[in-house]
Amino acid sequence: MVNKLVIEKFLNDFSCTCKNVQKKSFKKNQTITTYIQKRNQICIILNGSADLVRYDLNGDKSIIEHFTKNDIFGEAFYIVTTNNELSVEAKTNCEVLFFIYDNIHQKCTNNCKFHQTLSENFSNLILNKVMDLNTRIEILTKRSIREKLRGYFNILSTRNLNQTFSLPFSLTDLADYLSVDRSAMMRELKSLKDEGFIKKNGNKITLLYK
Amino acid sequence: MVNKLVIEKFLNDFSCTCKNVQKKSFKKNQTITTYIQKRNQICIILNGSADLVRYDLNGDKSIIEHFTKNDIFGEAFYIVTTNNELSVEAKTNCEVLFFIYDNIHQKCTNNCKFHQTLSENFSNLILNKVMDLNTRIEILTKRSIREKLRGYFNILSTRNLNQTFSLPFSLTDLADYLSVDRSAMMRELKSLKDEGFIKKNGNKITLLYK
DNA sequence: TGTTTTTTGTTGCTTTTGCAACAGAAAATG
DNA sequence: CATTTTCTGTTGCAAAAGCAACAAAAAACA
Repeated sequence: MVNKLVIEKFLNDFSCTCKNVQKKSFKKNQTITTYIQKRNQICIILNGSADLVRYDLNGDKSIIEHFTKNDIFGEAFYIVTTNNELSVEAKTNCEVLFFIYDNIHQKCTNNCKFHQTLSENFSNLILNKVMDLNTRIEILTKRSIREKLRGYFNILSTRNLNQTFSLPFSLTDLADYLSVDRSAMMRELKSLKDEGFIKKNGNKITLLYK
Repeated sequence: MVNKLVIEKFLNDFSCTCKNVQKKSFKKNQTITTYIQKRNQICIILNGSADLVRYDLNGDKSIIEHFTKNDIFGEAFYIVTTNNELSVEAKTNCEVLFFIYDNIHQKCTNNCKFHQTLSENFSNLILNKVMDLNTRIEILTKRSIREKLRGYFNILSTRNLNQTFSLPFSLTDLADYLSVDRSAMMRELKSLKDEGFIKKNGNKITLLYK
């Protein structure tokens, strides 16, 4: 099992003397980075939260990913096409580490301790990301809104070791995460309640089915 | 940019004397592995192809991922829930490398060269996987079959540096990859043709729009 | 604390998608 | 190379999902 605590501890202790890793602060609604597929850049969010948003040719915006503490992102993970623009926007004030993928496994000239630890933990960081992405795909491949909701609720319930759990974001954002129309999702949520599959109280959900 | 050729070369030269990495052969339709979240296992397919399939509680089967040469997969990438069973089935005869994630970065007692190279290239292998997964999510988040098709065709066209490209799998599998009903997809494909957005000849597609 | 903005909850109507079923073409198999 | 299996292409109909719009509740903000 990948140890999340180890990663968290090491990121908390950030203090890098080399110029290969940089820390920057952002205010709410600022653009953290735009994916341009030139720099092979990778970012780790140390605190706060941010969204990866896509603007398509019509100017329509949609949220692709939501990042919180210790999440890793960046253009290095994307094959950037010309059909839309990807950028990461701060949802709250936040601090972010920036570095270039190709430099990770290179030794710093000043033997920077943090940089070395980053190199050692990098696989773990990405592995966590792969798991998150697989989870998302697992849910997105379900064919109906009902199945998406149930699939996602199952995962949250398993993670929380409890039939009751809180949604990690608003219902509006949930619809976006599941990639469905919000009103249609609300309708389905209502049927799930009416048919006795779930109980809902604010953003707390309880599963009533096996 | 991650160098696919380097990875390919190194996998071609597989010869590991340690018992941490094992190579096994499979016949078409054999089960390569089942995800049970106990071993933290990782696999690399050296040749042939395989599918990651999910059987849900009703026994319905669906294809989650399709693996070909040099793809990496395994239970280490998944949070396994009790609601369905994941297994990888050989689509053709194939050869697969098996190892345990936790052992990758450990030095072999017999200083196995391959094992060392695996460790060095591991980040690259996963990075490629992350890019594939992000591509898939990019497509799955599109709201209509038409947008999914166009999004996917754009990616194939960009990758091929050409308005014309071959589909990497059958139309039946394409519907599965986009996670939509096959007949509905065929209908949409027909309209795209009729409306002059694409040309289709067997499994070759040409984009006629910008 | 009063005001503005965002989120929730709901509905009627339209469009899209899925389902079931079938026939012909193509591919795989023994 | 004859036969079985898979894949393609198509359709009518039913069900699900999207869209637009609005009011009430909650949250953010100044």
